[in-house]
Amino acid sequence: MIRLLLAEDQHLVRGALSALLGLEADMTVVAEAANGAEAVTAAVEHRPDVALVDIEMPVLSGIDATAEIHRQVPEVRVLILTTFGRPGYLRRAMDAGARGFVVKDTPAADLAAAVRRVAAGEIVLDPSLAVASLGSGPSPLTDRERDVLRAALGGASVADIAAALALSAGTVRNYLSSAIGKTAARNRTEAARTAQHNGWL
Amino acid sequence: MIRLLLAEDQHLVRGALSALLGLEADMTVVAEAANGAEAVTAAVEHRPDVALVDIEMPVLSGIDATAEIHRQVPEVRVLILTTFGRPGYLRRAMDAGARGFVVKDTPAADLAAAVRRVAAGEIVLDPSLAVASLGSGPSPLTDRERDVLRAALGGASVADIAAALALSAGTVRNYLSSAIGKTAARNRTEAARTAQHNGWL
DNA sequence: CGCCGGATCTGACAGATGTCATGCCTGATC
DNA sequence: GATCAGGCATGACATCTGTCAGATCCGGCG
Repeated sequence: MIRLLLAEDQHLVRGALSALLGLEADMTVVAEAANGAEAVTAAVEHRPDVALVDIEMPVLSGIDATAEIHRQVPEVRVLILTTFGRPGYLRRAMDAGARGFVVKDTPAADLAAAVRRVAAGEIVLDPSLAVASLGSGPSPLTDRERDVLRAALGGASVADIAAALALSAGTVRNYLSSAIGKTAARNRTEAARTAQHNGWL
Repeated sequence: MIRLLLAEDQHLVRGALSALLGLEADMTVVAEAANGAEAVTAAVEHRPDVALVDIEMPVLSGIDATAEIHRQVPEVRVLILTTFGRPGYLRRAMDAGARGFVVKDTPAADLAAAVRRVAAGEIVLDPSLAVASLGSGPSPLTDRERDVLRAALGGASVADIAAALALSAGTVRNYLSSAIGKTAARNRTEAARTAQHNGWL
């Protein structure tokens, strides 16, 4: 019997996944979590065989939760389940100790198969994603460039970003400029979007 | 027996919802669709009692699909099921002929209840959303302002937008300026984001 | 030790952006 | 038939952005 932990912030989707996996004869959902922090607590408490973790979650992101679970209860195998196949996400998820990465667009029948393989100790990767990940490579951005881009995502001005990061306005513009160059964009907005699309933020 | 049509682009979520609702004794999923166009076809062909339609779908959006279903087979009751509780979405969904609006963050048990109520002829609205919808009111943007904001979302420059909409650069800047004013934003990026957040695009 | 990349800063400059005043044309409303 | 809102446009202005050339510090590496 494979004991499962479900971590997904949308109630309905979580309940539906629970119903879906509950139909499998060899699986049982032992705990559910609505955010990353709850996921860590539940993993420690219930020690499931496999933790199904969404990346987009409040309080603590799925990646941070994965890292924490991997640190505290390494025998719990984390299978990342997410909406977006951003190449950067895959890489960071695996770095955080995930044992598998499945996008929500895969057929429902494949999920149970992925869970079984992870439970058996295999590494499960969406093949198309693995290719994309190798193709686009790791993030070319430095930490600071990431910071300014993240701030620019919401439409902040140079002055806003400078204040938020305690930098001079000129420095912020320099980082933005180099980030724009590295992402082959034509302005900060485009740069922020492509960086996010690649999972570099 | 309530006959259901499920329209949701993410395979896994669709399969999971199907499993969840399949557990209800008085419901049966008679068709599934992965985009808006398929949803319309399936609604015409299978004439379900209730169509569960996601808003974010490729090819044809859930709102457009709802309008089309309402036009072609008005006896099919559409229940919108979506990730985002954007006030503008609710309004446009209801204008398109939807009979209910449920966000994916509601408890799983409530979904079946909502389906039953819609099937019985009731209108089902998330109360918190209805309040938000009345609070933020309808879109203050004119059609053209919407157009330029939509184009600005991706980080396009004034020249790009002007070319795309066959307008002069000055006109585009005027629309952007008035849109920025109406959304109480400080630049085009912020304006585009708040407009999208309110479901005005 | 010397070199290099990353973080930080300044100053200067061209081009993009946001605002405003002003005008014209059209369709709806009173 | 006058008024008004919306679509469309121009020109001028101040400010913001993006780029470039330098400059200083620091930590790692050969």
